[in-house]
Amino acid sequence: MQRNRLARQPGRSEQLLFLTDDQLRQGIELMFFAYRGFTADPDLILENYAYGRAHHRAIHFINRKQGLTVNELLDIMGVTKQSLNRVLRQLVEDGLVDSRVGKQDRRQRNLYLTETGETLEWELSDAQRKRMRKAFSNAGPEAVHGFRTVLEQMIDPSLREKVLNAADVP
Amino acid sequence: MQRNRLARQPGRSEQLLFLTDDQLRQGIELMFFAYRGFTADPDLILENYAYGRAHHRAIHFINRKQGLTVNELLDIMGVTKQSLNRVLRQLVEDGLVDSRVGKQDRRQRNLYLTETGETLEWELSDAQRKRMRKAFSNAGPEAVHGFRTVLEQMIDPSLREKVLNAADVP
DNA sequence: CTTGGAAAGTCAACAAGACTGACATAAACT
DNA sequence: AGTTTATGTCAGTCTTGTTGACTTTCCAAG
Repeated sequence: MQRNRLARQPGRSEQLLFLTDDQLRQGIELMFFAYRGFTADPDLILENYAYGRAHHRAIHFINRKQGLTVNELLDIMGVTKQSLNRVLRQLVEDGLVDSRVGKQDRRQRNLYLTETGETLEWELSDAQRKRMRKAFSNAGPEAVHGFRTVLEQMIDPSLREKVLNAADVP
Repeated sequence: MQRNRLARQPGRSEQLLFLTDDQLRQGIELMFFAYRGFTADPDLILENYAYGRAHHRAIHFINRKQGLTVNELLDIMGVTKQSLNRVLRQLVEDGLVDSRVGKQDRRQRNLYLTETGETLEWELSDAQRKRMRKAFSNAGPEAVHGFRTVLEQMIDPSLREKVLNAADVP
């Protein structure tokens, strides 16, 4: 799936928008409150399993790229290995994640979701997708396009490539 | 756990978008990574003062509506009063926030930023505004409109009114 | 007027999850 | 053989969330 639709439109960026501090402040608050909504549904589900957002994120990214290494996961999640390790250990112990020794490089561990793990992943992402789908539908396609464009711009440039590349994984 | 989160918005939404799970997943990841970018700059500044995001949020909302009560702040921040209180106490001790006994109701405390508090508020919000302004400028005005529309839809309906009303404050 | 309940705020103790730092082990590389 | 890399672990700290218990203040019913 090609994702050139998010590519920056040439010329466009040189428009000198007049943005008042108040408009920007509203944008800031929208980010804050929308993110809260964004995490609210999965958080409720996670409580039933005594897991937190960290578990959710790990499960999400393992699902997106099954077999990724611990280092890759670390890198994309942006936490320390100690912090990730606690979460990962629980998930492996609970039988949601399978950690297999790498075939080429036996130092590495390749991470996979088990069937149970995939079930929880689906439950979590389904809740999140529902809200996202509703918001997208209510807002309309042009708005969705704008949403993507702005958010992409908000991501740290160094991360941006990584994220967009990673999203290409089938 | 009664939640009206699924209540329908009349009118706006009957567009029937085709949204693949993959498109939605991209939206989900954009939220995750953009939020990280969104908080990155203030986080760096906060380190210098040994404060965290909670302090930032408190300062932000006190600045937006000087003189608001602890309860109002509690409500908008969405944490427990005990959690807020710790943060607030530090800010008062450090001379960034002024907590005055309410004139009509002496149980209440009205919160104000001191001059020092306003200085830090500015420093933090300026960093955040810079990133927001850049993202907005690069994305263009239509995109900004879409961004706002989608994010507004993502907020919990119960909160939505509160937030939008609150944004009217001069 | 009194009194009992509710509301606003504070204090204490605990838990999750982030962090740093030090160290261990195994495998790969030079 | 010695070094670097990938991962895991232990210990300790910090921020920020939680619940429970408490004080002060207000208000309204008796």
